Amino acid sequence: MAKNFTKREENYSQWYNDIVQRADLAENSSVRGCMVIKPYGYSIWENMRDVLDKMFKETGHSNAYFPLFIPKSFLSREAEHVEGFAKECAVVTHYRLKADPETHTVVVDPEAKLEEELIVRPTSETIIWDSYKNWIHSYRDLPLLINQWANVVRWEMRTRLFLRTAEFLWQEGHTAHATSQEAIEESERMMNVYADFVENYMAVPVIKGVKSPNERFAGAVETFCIEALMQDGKALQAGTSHFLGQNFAKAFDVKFLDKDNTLQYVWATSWGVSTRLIGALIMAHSDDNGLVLPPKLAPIQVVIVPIYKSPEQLAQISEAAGKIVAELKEKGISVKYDDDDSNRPGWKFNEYEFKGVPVRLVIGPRDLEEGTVEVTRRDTLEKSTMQIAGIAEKVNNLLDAIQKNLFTKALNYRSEMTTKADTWDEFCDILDNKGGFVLAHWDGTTETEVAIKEKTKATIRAIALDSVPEEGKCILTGKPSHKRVIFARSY
RNA sequence: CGGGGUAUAGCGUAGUCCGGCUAUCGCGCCUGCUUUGGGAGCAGGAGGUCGCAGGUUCAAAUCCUGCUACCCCGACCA
Repeated sequence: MAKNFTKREENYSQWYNDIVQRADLAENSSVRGCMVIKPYGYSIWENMRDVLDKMFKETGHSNAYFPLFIPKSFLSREAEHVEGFAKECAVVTHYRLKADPETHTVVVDPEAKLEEELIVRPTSETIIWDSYKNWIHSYRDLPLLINQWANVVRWEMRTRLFLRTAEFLWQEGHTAHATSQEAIEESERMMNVYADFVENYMAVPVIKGVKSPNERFAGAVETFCIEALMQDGKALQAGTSHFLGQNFAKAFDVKFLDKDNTLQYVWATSWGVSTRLIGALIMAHSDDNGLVLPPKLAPIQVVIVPIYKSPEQLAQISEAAGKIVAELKEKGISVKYDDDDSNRPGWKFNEYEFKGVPVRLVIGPRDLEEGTVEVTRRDTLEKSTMQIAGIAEKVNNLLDAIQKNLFTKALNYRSEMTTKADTWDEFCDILDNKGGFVLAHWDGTTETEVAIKEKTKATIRAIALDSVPEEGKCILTGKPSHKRVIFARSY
């Protein structure tokens, strides 16, 4: 069916790249490691952004915007933070170019050197907390609940479209609270918002948990995370929400007077998801025929393809299609009628399958006579014939069914790919031959976690919030452990 | 940064070892006609500083030297 398309089992990485390319989502740019997000890919991001933005606002947050550049000195205010990001920062050293008459090119003007270098933000904690210092004086100023939609730059050595790029789009929430308790609740709330979004809109099941100390965000006291499992058995961190304690408040000297007139440092959180979610979306559902999109995020939910032999016939079909388009739009369904004559129907069928459009309607002369339409769902590729009467209701139900089916399929897959391991050999065997999440006991030390990573490339993806206490022995050291944690190889 | 590799039309490529005629083929693109229920067919056409700079030679995509860019494996990836 799909020509020249790599199958998942042949080469999973190549399959992923093929999908990104053939679905016209993004491409590599002239700047190493930076991608161009093309209109179709960007419209998926817009849909994600719109849903998340609404969720953030419903939980009391407001949007703001902070500078792209951060004075170099800010990075070093919080020791662990600079340690975490220093090795991947882009640095601005000059502010002017000049023409070089000899080479007819532009060169950096050596006289335009900045007093203090500027860092292109890898994340905005520092520049934001520098502002918060001026915004927060009293307990009445708290909580401060801000989000920003922005781009950030992390100079990654190896990049992959959407999954890891040198520049990416994301949102970062930064909140300030009067008490530790409140800040922890905020971190958990936002982790839950993320889980809600990823499960109910992206149709990707996630594990909610906390990171081990070793995997924590640089400068965080606790990192809450949602972890998803991809079709090749590797884990993907889909979103994180950090409880930052008073670390940044102390680094940027952000204090407030409480009701008892006592000066206190504020408590902080930060949380973010990025265009990496598009990578997760692709890998979670797509198949050997191309992209598969959950209806709730698909830029085009329904495509209608006419089949005709003459202009007169096309006119008749277009009239019937026009009515269907109007009915579907009435229900808030995004629909495209593709009567472009330069491509034949077969070409269009393949094209929209690559692009993951959830439902395809086909109307030809036969349907015109019988008042029917051929309906094909992208997730199962099942075809059926439906009466045009009441089509909007039926399509709407079908979109719901597809959304549910994608989630169920992904959830079943994750269940099959979640395995308990009680011995080291078992643990290694699962990682090498099966993949997926491995539930195993761990003695709780960073040394052991690092040793396991070195031996197997597997890391602790999460300590699940719903994990049940269970006595056991650490998979590597045999020391006592009170619950299982989730190991996996990851992106 | 260490190891390996590649550079020829928008994309993918042949030719390079062993120098020689108008640089090969496919996809895509343009024009026309016929087509249209699963990636159409035919005919015609456009498109190249063979990565850059220098050298050897009657002659360089091909040989030599230098440079640049990119890819893969490692290192790195809170």
